Amino acid sequence: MVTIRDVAKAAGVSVATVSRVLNETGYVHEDTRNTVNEMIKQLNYSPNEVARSLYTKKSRLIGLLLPDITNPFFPLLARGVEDEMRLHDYRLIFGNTDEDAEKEQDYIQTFQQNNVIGLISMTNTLSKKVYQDLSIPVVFLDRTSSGYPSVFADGKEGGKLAAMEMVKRGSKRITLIKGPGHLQTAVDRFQGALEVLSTSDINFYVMSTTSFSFKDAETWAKDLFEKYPDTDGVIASNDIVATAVIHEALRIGKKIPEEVQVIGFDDVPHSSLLFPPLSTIRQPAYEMGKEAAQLLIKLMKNEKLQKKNIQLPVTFINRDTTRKVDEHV
Amino acid sequence: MVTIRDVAKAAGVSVATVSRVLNETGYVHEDTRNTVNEMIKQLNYSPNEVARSLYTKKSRLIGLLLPDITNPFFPLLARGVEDEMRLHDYRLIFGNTDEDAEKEQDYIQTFQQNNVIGLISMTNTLSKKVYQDLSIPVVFLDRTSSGYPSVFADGKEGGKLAAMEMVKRGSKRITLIKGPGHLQTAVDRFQGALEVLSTSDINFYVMSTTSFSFKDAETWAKDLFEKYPDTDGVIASNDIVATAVIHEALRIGKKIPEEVQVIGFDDVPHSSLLFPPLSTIRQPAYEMGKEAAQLLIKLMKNEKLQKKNIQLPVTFINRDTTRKVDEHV
DNA sequence: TTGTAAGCGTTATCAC
DNA sequence: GTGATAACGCTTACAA
Repeated sequence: MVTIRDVAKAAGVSVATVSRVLNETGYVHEDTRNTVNEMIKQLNYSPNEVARSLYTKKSRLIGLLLPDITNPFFPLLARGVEDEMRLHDYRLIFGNTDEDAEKEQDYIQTFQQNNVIGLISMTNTLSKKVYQDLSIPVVFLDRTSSGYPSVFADGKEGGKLAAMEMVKRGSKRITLIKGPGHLQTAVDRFQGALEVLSTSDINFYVMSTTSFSFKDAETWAKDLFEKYPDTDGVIASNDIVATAVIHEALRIGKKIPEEVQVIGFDDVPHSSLLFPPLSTIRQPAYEMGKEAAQLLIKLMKNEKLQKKNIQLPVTFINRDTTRKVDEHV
Repeated sequence: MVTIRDVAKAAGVSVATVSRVLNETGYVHEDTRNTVNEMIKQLNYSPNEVARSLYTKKSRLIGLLLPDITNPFFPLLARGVEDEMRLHDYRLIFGNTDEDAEKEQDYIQTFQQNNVIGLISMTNTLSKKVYQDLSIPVVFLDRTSSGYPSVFADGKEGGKLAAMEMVKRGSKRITLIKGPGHLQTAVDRFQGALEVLSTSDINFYVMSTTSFSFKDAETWAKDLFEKYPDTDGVIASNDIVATAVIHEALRIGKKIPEEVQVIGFDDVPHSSLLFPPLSTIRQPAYEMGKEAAQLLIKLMKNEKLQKKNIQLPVTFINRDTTRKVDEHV
């Protein structure tokens, strides 16, 4: 391993000088800078981040917490975070928490032990206190925790959009699937849709669910069509659930979108690959990840923020599980 | 921040003693051990990994390199790696390389700078030399690099299986899609299928492709049915490509599986959600991740290995893009 | 403009 | 059994 001493020796200067050119701090004569840089290149030296970190109590590492990388929504967010962080030379340590408080706690401890300088969390099972005790900035992504900076999509507007589009396209007996009550995003989209439906003269049925898992969703979808066989429009809590609904509808011989329309939420990558391709409310996941990274970077630099909470707009993606309508009406 | 000194002071001992109980190295009287542990708990002390790492030149960090976390196959592998690593108290730093040598190099440098103690790579764009210069063990996952330990699925057998199943189910004019030539896994599955087809009395058509991207695959699928309109069976290079084939077939009005059978490769999570649900050759991705982690751990402990290359079996998943057949025949 | 040296929080080698 | 203390590779006062 080549150290700063080796470079110093080779360049005929002291380690302090090498350090100065490395960090561009303090004066150093151009000639010496040149020879030092020359030696750095020649010896293929790159500074030991660990030694650096020990002294400065900082690092270039960011912690990333997410529920499950295997769930297709999160890789998009994670990728956004990573790409933005890479632009600024930060690197990520990540952990899947499975919404399990112990895992979350464990990873947070690791982050601290490694002098991680910032945390982006897509999960918040732990009490707020844990995050308060952290001495590093935290940004919540696709989640909120009161008082903390966060980046999320406009779920309420998304819910409204879904309901409006469904009504506009002629569904009269709508089923509204309510996602897990402990997830603010799920509640928001539910509230938005509820608001629109309850002020319309449409009949609707609310079905409460407790997870986003496909397995569970299959059961609920079955239930749905049994309890409410004449429903002609389903607003699902997300794309996974919507997929299960589509499967069940097709299975029992309902035509989509002629007899039942379906709208999902998220626009995960495979939504367009389904049959029929799923109409959905798109969250700009990759951009959300980038925004969260940018927000965290500002926080780490102690920059003043205009807003601590960034809400990104959602859009209706009109594919084939909703009927066509004359947009000029 | 509470340090080892604070604990030492509180327990009325020296830092050396605290270090000894921490690392369970050397003698320490049971009574003192108890008070030290007591103080550790009371002060909520946890050792600074950075300081540790500086001295020992080790860490508890593992580097994970993958092409793109957004591609549905990789999260499965990554999750397997993570879960196994977590069991052994290792944590992951990860990077998406996009098969880009510069990014790969960058991340590797970061890993070194942070005293990462092992590397699992699902990409190998770089010349072998780069990996040779590393002083840490490397395991390739879903990839191979001659001379390096690796974990991968039995692609050749998979290709054979796909071809055999397709023939058994009555396709007579098969199209075999050959994946990117620079990926050994793609080549293996192609060779396997080729071997079976060429020793059968089936007509077949080989179509060469250069990526696994859905966008590209859409074009190839179109081509396929134009150039070979009477094909009645497609062996795709992976599930993404298979999905594009299904879409195109459906679009031009071919019945699946009655007129065209399709078999994919990988069994990514959404394969079962497609319509029709995709028949495919399943790679045990999660298990592969776990195996890779276990292999790396052995390497890091300098344990002798029975085999450096672990090949996991693949299985045919018979869903609805292939016809039923009497299994007792 | 440059060098000396202290210090970051550990571990491990010696003495005792 | 335990305690001083050097060392890990770096940054940053402070001196020169």
